[in-house]
Amino acid sequence: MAYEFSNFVRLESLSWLAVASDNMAENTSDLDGDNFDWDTEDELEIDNIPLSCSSLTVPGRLAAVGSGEASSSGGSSCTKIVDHFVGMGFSKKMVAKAIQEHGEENTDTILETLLTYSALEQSPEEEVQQAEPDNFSSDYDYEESFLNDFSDIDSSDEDITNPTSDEESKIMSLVNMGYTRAEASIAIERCGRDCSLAELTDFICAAQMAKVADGDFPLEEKPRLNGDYSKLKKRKLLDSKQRRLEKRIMTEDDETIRLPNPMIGFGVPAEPFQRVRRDLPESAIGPPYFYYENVALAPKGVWSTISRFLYDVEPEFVDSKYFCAAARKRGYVHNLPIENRFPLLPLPPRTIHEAIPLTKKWWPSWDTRTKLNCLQTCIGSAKLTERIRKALEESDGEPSMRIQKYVLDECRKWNLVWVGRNKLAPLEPDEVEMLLGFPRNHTRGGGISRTDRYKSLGNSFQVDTVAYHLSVLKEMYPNGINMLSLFSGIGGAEVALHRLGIPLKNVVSVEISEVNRNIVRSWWEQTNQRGNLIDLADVQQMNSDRLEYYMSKFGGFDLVVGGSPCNNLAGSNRHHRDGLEGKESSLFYDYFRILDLVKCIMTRNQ
DNA sequence: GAAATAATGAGTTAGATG
DNA sequence: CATCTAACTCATTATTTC
Repeated sequence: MAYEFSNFVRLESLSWLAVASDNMAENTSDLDGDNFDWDTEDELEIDNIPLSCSSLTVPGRLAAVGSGEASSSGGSSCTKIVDHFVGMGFSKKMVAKAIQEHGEENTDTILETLLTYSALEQSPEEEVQQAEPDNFSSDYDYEESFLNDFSDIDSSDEDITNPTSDEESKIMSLVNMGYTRAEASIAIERCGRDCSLAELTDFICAAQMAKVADGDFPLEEKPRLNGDYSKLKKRKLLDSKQRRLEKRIMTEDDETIRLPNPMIGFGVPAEPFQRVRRDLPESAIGPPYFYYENVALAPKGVWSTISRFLYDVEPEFVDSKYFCAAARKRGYVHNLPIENRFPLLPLPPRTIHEAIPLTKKWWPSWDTRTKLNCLQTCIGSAKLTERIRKALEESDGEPSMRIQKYVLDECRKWNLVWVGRNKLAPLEPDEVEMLLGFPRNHTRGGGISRTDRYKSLGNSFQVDTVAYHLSVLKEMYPNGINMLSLFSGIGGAEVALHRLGIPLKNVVSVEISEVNRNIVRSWWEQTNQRGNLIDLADVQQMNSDRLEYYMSKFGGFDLVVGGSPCNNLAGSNRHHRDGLEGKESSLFYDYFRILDLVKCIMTRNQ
């Protein structure tokens, strides 16, 4: 836990803490409130509590986001809700019971409960008692229910961290029954590895029937305080597992968030099983909407810290290879609705050959790549491609397996493409622009060097991926949005919104690099934007006074976007991969600080 | 002095193997 | 369950070139 300790020391020294404290002087309840991390044996963890001035909500309460009938209003018709779920194929009796237990307001919770009932009916010998969600809908016994939750969460964690051949045989069985492999693996991920085949098929059928994939894609980390779904998951604690579990708790620090496989987040276009609804902690719900991004493969504990600060919202991990011809594994924490997303058009090329057709002519059959690896900030050297060319020319015809292996390893490491006989080359800057979804020459000109183009592009969003997530804003803000864009870079979020056809009314963009600010400014002017672009340099200079100034001028921000520096998190960094406390990556805390200030001001002015 | 160039592994995870 | 292999990663630094 030395890591967490350094975390604490660093936080103490952060100047924003004083600001945050000033703004929340009246609110000390946070210390035992919904941001508290109970799940640790280490008391130092307490020092790492995100101090949020906007988290005045009652712990453990959830609010539904997205589904219209869940939005509040005690006056909604109970009958309508019953019909709604009966229409999904649940029995009236079951629906009535679920509503009786949870009230009619939170349809997400009701749906979860119904799915659990369905699963439990398939296996009556299970410990229904423990799964009966009798207690956790009330606030007053929140703590008790959470403690009950604890063992359960870890039990599911245990299941998942010990993959067995049992899982594979179940997948095979399901595949033989006509389901796809993806359906099978997701069902197992949803229901737990020791789930019966009947339950698995039931889950898949229910998902198809209701046209609600519902998949929790549980991050296999404890879902913190918003762990409603975990409460509803299988309770199959066997004594032997219990013992192993205890051993595990003693020996391991379970701070890691597990990445989904396949890395499709809550869903990507053209893939089955989109999760169309989720529960957000009440303190996470906007306004404003927020959207945070960083590398998925960060050092251990980073994502759980990020999630904890960002109101315990479960990160959405997505690989952009599902959107374009290059991989880009990223985590996104946001409070946007996730139903009715749509992709940016035209759909970008999805394979290397489609993206860069000229390479097809020279592509050897033994290079089986169809997708590029992550586009980074540096390119392979000419010396390297020359070495490869010489190595290939020594053999006439098909090169030896050893040579093939060497060449392919270098191709993958440096994202090389075939541009001639035995001739490999790194991507051109405009090819990187295209792969990332930016307009041609977006980063060209304006005094930027070629080297810096690679760097700026390598640090950017993949526009199609981000646009897919932001697309839900289009029908919500037909007249446009006001956006606060932190760590804007070359304006990936701005480009995404513009390509979605969402008017940009006022954009406050904060970006430390002057060449990047010039790129965004230049793009803004060339695309005939009618709104205002205000560009600032330093997020650390952003304080409550300045925020209040802009917000009173614009009427608040609808969206706060930011991808804070990854260089201390990224695997490519050989020198200073220091985690979230690294020199640049610790600017994440400024993202949180500023977002929380915006939330404060918006709440106060409401 | 800016820009280009080239060399520089570790950390983590998934899967296979024994 | 221990151990191995394979794969991948929004980068930094020193040096040379212009």
